[in-house]
Amino acid sequence: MSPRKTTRKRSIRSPEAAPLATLTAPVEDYLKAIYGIEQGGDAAATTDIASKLAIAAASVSGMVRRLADQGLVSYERYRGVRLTDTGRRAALRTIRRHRVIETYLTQALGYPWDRVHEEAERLEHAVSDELVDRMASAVGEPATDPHGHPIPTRDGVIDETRHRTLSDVARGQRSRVTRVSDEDSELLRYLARIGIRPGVVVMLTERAPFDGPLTLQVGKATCQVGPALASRVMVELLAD
Amino acid sequence: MSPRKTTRKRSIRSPEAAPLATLTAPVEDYLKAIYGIEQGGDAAATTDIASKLAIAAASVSGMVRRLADQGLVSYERYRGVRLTDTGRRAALRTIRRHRVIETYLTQALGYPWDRVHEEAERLEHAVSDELVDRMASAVGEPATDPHGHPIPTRDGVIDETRHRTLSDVARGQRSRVTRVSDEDSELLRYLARIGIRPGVVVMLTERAPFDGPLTLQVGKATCQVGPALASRVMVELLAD
DNA sequence: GGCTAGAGTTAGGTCGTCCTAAATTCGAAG
DNA sequence: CTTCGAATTTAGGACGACCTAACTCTAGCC
Repeated sequence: MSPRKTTRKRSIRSPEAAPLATLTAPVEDYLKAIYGIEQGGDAAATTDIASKLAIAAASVSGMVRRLADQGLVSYERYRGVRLTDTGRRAALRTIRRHRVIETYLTQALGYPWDRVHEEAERLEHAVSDELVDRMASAVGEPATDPHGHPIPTRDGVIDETRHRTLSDVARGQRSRVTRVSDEDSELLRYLARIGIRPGVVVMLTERAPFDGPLTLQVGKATCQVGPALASRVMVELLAD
Repeated sequence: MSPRKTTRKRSIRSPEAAPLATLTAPVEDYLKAIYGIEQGGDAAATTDIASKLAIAAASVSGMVRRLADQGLVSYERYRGVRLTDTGRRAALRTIRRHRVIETYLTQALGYPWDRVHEEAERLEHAVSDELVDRMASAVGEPATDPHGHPIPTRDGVIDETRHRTLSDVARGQRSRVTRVSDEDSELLRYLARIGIRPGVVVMLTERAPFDGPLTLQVGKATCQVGPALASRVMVELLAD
């Protein structure tokens, strides 16, 4: 589970890329959640899915069975869930929608980055592929969303590079922010205030012991951030 | 039921304009349908709602009861349905969403006018008020959608002028197209081809008897259209 | 190797939205 | 004023997505 820095792209092209039936909003949400959890390497556990979706674990058991019936996941009882190729394709389509929408809203409609997630969360289930493509092309086929997350291509290719978080950075190390977690809008407002956003270079000057605050140099300013924040900021290390 | 030409605006402001609870997509669809049918003057009949929504009549009976429980419609058994003030407000909000979305898609994203209806039909249930307002302002607070239908304002005021259709126009009469029916995309493509769109002036030069075809002068071109098409094109008469 | 905490599943229930089939009501025409 | 067809409602069912409560499995520890 340690974040390695291996850039790998993943294609989802299956021999016959079936048109992918229309899925309900809850189904799309489950697939997204499972995709996210599986990125950790292991099969997605029932409780993890439940907590990510803020749903009772019992409900997940039931739904997972339905997902398996539809061929979107494979699972054995008590053993967790994995997306099938079809399931992964569907998940990536939804993720593409979400991220294209977020990008479009900020670039074309002046939405602040802390409020696009919520809106995209609803719209991702309603937009057509054509609309997503038009939005993407209107903002120049972006590779990442406003929070730095990679946008899958039309045919399901996504950059799955794992990134370090600020918590993993050593003292005295310079790094460039690549992504920030997008779900907590209060966090996003705070990050904006202290100048942390994708692309920005930060220098970690101090680390208090016992998981204490980190001292950062962001541009000309200095700030201290707690571990909860640091673990939600992804970076790539820079050579000095 | 004859189309009169009385321009009237209608405000939905009730003494206390309650925030209007979040409604499900089917509920919003029912309210829109009922609003449309009520424009004919009478209470909305079960079968009319059913056919407009392509749903069994029995299902409508059940849903109407639930709408009444929520205070969105009033009805007596066997007597049809009417929107309450709350219901009308909700209907107009959905209609505003739909029409703003249609306008935005054509103006900002280059959608052809025959494909926006479908897309708006899904998006209208997912967009926030903020997004609708941003879209409206991005395309200059339009008063009508691409098909000429009036867009309700934020606070539920809509131009409810009834218009004549082309079928009602007398021979030799000039008129200006105000609206065209937006649900049939094949019709819309055809109308575009023969140059009929809101704002265009047409001259009715000939009427075949027995509900036969009409001969129209559209710009420099002449064309013949059947009564099915004529009844879906709304116009205002012009003084010669 | 057996026990137990916590993860996971099953059982049984609710709600919203739809269905078909059967019964009822309305209104118009004889 | 009765009768008949169309409109409407009721009855009974299905399905998807959730819930709580109760049971079962797994894995790690003594």
